[in-house]
Amino acid sequence: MSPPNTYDILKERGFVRQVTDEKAVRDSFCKEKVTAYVGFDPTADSLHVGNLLGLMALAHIQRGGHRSIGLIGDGTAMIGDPSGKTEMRKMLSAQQIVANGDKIKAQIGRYFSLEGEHGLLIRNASWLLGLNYVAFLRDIGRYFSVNRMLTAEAYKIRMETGLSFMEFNYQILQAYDFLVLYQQHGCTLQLGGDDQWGNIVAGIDLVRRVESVPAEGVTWPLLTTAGGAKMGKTAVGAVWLAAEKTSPFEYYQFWINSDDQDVERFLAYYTFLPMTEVERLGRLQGADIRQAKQVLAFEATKITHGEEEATRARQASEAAFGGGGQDLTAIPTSTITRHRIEAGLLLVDLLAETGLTTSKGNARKLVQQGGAYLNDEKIESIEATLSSADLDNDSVLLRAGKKRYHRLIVEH
RNA sequence: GGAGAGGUACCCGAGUGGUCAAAGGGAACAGACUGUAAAUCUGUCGGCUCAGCCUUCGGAGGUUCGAAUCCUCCCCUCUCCA
Repeated sequence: MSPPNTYDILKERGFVRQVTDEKAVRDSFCKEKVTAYVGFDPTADSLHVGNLLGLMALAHIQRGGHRSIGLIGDGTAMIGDPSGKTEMRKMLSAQQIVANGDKIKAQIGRYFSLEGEHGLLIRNASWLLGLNYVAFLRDIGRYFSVNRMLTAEAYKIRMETGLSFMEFNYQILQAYDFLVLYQQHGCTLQLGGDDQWGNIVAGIDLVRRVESVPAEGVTWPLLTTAGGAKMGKTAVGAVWLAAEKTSPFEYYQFWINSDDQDVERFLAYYTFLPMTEVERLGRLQGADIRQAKQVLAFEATKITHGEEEATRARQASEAAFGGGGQDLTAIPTSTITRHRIEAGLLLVDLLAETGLTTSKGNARKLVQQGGAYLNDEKIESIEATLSSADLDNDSVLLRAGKKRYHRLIVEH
């Protein structure tokens, strides 16, 4: 029996929402080495959970023996926000975009190999920034029909709220990316979120018109959690893939706190476990679903942060929530001087300082509502201070609500 | 460029001189119940040195004992016309 078709793997795991020509895509994965790409916008100095689907899709494609291209959209991002920015700010943000691109580049390499012939990382600034406007209009612009673009679903919404000429051109630039990737690397497949459908199709049309070859596109569904929230948003903000921005422990906690209804989907999307195992875990009922969540959290953390960090995060999680194990070292930690403790330090101040609450006022409210804990003892008063007697092995454990922990270690 | 409608807290959205730190909804946070889930109920939801004070209703001035509310100028968004 031949190895499973890469397209079927993607489809089975839920990555396919729309596809231009299903048979053509499946056949090409059978017959040849396919080159596929996904774009990533360098709008922050780290990718986040919302970008994971693209990374996982590329990883599956590479595992199937094909070639994956991660495209950093530093050229498209360079156009930036047009609203009344000065020259200098534009220059600054250009530097920022480059810096972001550098950081993101390192992250992408964790999900699929960028070594050798099966993985590439490319930045579109390399061809977009040097474009000559008139030449571009003559060579590429002539293939686009404004009439047709205006009827696109993606623009319909924007026709009501306003669409600048710059934004209108975005699709053309992205289509051009696809053409360049075809010409330089033989790329014939683009994947993206379902909101990218219009842009992907525009690229396919351009490749066909210029090069007379068929290209294909696949979109994955736009994910929300069962609660309807945008994927990867928490109280603290986005869940980042960079350990400096979201620690492996917090990352692990994000996944283990998934809604029951999301667990099976997430296992398919965000782990490499075989589907038989995903389905088995998805069948668990009631409190047993926690086992599935532990697997999800561990596997997802392993992919992003490595097995060692995933193990530490799991141990810390079990120590904090399950009562078992004592290894709390993966919990977010900061240090404090003995001198400050001896001088009398209000716990409310500490809660705010460690980031467990956003302000002292919130810390006070938290204590008044009975949601603040010191070493798992409820903090009863907003006047309470930290004393040396609270130290256990030179450390104390602060907790806000049921789930958020912070460890303080005395500095010598 | 002309005419009109608007800009209110994380989002939506009430509020036309004092009773407004500003209704209501959503989101979020805490508590109860649970399974580190959901649903439900209760509370909180600008900041602070918190029974008090400070800073908010696009921006800057002004009128008034008192302004999110009235006046002037400016900025921005949308709709229609050119």
